[in-house]
Amino acid sequence: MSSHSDQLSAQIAAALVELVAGGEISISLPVAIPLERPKNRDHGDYASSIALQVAKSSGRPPREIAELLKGKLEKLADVAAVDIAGPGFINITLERASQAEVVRQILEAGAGYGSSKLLDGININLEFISANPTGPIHLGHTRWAAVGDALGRVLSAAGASVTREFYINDRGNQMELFGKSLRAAANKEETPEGGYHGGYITDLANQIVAQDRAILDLNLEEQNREFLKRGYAAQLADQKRVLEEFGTKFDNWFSEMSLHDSGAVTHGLEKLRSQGHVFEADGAVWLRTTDFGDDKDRVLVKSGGVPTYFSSDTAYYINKRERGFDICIYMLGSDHHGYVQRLKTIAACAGDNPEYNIHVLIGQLVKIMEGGEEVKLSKRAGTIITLDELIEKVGVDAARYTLIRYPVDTPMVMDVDILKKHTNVNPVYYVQYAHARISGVIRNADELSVPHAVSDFDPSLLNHDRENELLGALAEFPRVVHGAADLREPHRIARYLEELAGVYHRFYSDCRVLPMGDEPISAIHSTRANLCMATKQVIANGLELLGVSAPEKM
RNA sequence: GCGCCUGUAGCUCAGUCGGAUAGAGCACCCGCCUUCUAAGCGGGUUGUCGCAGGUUCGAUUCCUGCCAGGCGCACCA
Repeated sequence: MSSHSDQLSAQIAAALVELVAGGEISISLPVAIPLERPKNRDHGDYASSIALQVAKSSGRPPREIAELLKGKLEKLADVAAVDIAGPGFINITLERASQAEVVRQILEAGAGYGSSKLLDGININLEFISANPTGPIHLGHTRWAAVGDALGRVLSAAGASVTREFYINDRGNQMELFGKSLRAAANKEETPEGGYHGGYITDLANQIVAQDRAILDLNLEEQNREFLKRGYAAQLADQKRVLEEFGTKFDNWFSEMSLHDSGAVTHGLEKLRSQGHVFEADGAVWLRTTDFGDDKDRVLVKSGGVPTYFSSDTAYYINKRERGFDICIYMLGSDHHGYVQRLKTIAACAGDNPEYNIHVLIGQLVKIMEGGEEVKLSKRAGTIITLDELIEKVGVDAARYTLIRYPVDTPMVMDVDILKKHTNVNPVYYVQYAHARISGVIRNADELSVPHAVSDFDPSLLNHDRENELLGALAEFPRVVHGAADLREPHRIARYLEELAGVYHRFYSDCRVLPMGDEPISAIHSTRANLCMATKQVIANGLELLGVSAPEKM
């Protein structure tokens, strides 16, 4: 399926080629044809600045080039008018009937409308959250829980085969401390130095004891091990539960420990060694990351023989690639941004192309406001906001939507008081309301027996300005999904939906869809009902990409 | 000291590959429910796009420097 914009771009490109072939102009052909939907409706349905761009290489004024293109474009069947404005903008107005065909396309494609082949056949590993299994999923993870999941959906819509992976950091000092903290809590002892605080530790410790009192009879070392094992299992299960409730599902929960147990770490080390970037110094094993622009070389195996966390990461990356993933996407918090260069270096050291095979997204932190004040979060003091609490306060839809609608590289503030309000302050309701409103119209259409099969759709009847705006917005959806996938920016979907919802609400207030009173049912009612159904489909598709529900009633 | 991110209306923020008069929502004022959901629509008010240079037909967008804020720079994980 190709949208109007794709078609037009291709047609303009073809027109340029013809002009060059016909000797009318001499230019260097551009790589891409700029085409946008002008904000100002007087500038037509689509506008291109192509003439301005190629003017220089042709040595002729942009308006002259624009005139030549106009001559070609005007002859196209779908084009109603071509105007040249300002320094040489080409403003194109489409035939209404042709533009209205998008409704038929949408209704025929259904849930598939908006998908593309951009990433067809590409295997993507999408890793996000990757929390320690030592506590609940909290605010620090939620941005990725929402955005990561949405990005997965968007990439799939673009044709990629996506595996969502949660890397369980179940190895190392933090885990040991977790076990010791639980044991201490169960025995009413003081939390060990640097250990885990918070009510959930006490609760969890008591719960473990309640299930098996005998655990307290074990010796200290055995107790530490048992509390670690059972606490780990409980936390992991809890993380899975709450993420599922939040609508975020993982295809694979990958244990760091298993990476060591399976020999993948040793294997990764061998692979790097064979690539020639491993050396030994001061009794430790190093990766010469400075070969690829890192500021210093990194230790893989400490002088005591213990592998570092970095060695897990290198092994993990190599493991992902050997499992057949073409692109590995990592989503990290801004406090890990120093890691970006190192991850890229891993790819380079493994002989991959760091610009293609690895993609690291950095998410800035989320602050939370309640009662007009910032809620200070401290794991140490035990004041964390868990994902459970967030869901309870504002609901899954509002939380997900708000987290997704901002680009991840800007810090964001979530105001709980605003999110609790079911008003327009919270854009998720604006979008969902449009969907519910349309659902109501369709229900009424059925009740009034207004036919609304695709065959009842007559594009030539759509000539109201509001109808045109709506058609134009609907036609944009595939382009938006394409862009969101390409740039890894799911927030574009949310922004588009807000725009589309606005266009629909304006259409709704200006254009009556169903017959009033005893007005006879006619083709315009059926046609507008189709337009409504197409809009409903697109909003539903968009919300689905965000993992937000599309209610039939509100 | 080095590195990453950010700076756009009173507030929270969009702004695609450099395009036309820089946009939404909130807040404030005024209108619209005797017919499809008023969680809606219409109108009004709001700008040194952090600052200074550069690139060019054109810069909020690209480049350089500076200022301000956030976050990092381990044989921790």
